[in-house]
Amino acid sequence: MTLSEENYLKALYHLAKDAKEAVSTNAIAEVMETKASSVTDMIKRLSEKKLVKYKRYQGAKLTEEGKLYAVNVIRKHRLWEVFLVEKLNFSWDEVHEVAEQLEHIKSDKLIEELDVFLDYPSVDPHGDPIPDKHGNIQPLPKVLLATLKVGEKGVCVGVKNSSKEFLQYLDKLEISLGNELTVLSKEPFDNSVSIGMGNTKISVSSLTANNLYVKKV
Amino acid sequence: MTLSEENYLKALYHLAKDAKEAVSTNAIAEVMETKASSVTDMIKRLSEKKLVKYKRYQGAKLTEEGKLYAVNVIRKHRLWEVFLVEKLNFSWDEVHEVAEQLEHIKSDKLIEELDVFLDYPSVDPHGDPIPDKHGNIQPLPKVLLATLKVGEKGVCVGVKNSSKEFLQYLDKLEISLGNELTVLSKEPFDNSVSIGMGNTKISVSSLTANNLYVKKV
DNA sequence: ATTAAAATTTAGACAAAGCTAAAAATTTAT
DNA sequence: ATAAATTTTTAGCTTTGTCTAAATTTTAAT
Ligand SMILES: [Mn+2]
Ligand SMILES: [Mn+2]
Ligand SMILES: [Mn+2]
Ligand SMILES: [Mn+2]
Repeated sequence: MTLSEENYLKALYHLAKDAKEAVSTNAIAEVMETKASSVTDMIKRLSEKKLVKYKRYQGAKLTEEGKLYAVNVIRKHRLWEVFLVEKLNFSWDEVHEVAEQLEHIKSDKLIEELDVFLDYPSVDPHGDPIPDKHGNIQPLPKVLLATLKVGEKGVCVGVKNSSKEFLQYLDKLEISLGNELTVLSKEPFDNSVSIGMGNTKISVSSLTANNLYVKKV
Repeated sequence: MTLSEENYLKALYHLAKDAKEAVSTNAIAEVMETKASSVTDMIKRLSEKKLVKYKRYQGAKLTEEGKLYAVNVIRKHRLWEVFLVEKLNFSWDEVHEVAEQLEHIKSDKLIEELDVFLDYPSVDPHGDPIPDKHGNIQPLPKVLLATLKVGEKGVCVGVKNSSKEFLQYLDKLEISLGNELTVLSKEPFDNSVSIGMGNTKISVSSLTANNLYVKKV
């Protein structure tokens, strides 16, 4: 499997996660930052290899084999992200690009030993679960901050949007995973949320509250 | 720079190390396990990029810029080999293939932090020196076991041939880097060398003695 | 000094992965 | 039910890196 094929499988996986139906050519083209015609070519190749189910004009869908392959790449990506943060002093907004490269290194021993070395982490620096070596993913109970009612408490456990911009903004607000917060009030006008954290009190926009996962406590 | 270009630069560097003259197309083709015609194409591309000096039918030679690039890839290769052995329980005969992949990961921070994490190692698991970030290589004083005279002592510090077969053979003989040995006798008939190591005494072939580096003590 | 052999380069093809422009199918709007 | 708009596919071209076969240059042998 080539690097490019692996990236398409990953994209297919992430796009199909919620939607159960086949994924459209354009949707893939958008996340892959490429042209629809290129997507059609690649989907045909992956279909030849039985990793994707494809009917002309009807979109694409991972087969079980394709899904397993995709999950394995995601496992590598997330383990490397943990390594970069825990061992090499990377911050959570710096790891993604490097992990995008490292996830394509081919060596079973490498990834198993990395898992041992990191002491079997269950989530990556963005709170995303790390699939085990069989491709099983432990889903953690988490909800968006925006869904908490006034008075409820939660611990930050993940981000939905893990763009550099959002992560750096959270850093500026001193919001880190593990922090406990309380919803003090919600503003009906713009859906902003006022939260208490430690002994500070801040207000975050609706957009922010809809991209930060918490675990209710 | 592509992965393939980087591999050619590395090959050029290793081939030109001893020989000061230009490297022949066939010599490159051999180590790259490819055809001479492919080498000609690539050398032209690298020449366009000013990384290689090239005159038709006259072989190729790295420019200063090309040499620096090559040394940097070698630095990455060797640091990753140290990581694999020291942190991930790889043995010295398992690291090369994986390091061949890891050496192409592009991230300055990654390699600098890896160097810090490993505490600035000076040699890789095969005793080869690790260039510093400026491309300087500290040459260690080492000689082939075959050059020691009867009665002389040495510490194993490296291998000239680092093929899996040779490394595994050394493992079987329980010869590791750091071991001290004494030359007990040399057999004129086949140039084999009898050595004492700890409280054992073994005889190694001329070929072996010509591929094991020691530091005289 | 020719000729033969070996090394090197060129020409032409191919696969992967991308692109643009045009054609075809599907979806949406009237 | 047509027509218009959108989506998707096809056709043809490009680049990287490889190959084989043929041509060229260099080196070695008579
Ligand atoms: Mn990531
Ligand atoms: Mn992540
Ligand atoms: Mn190596
Ligand atoms: Mn090595």
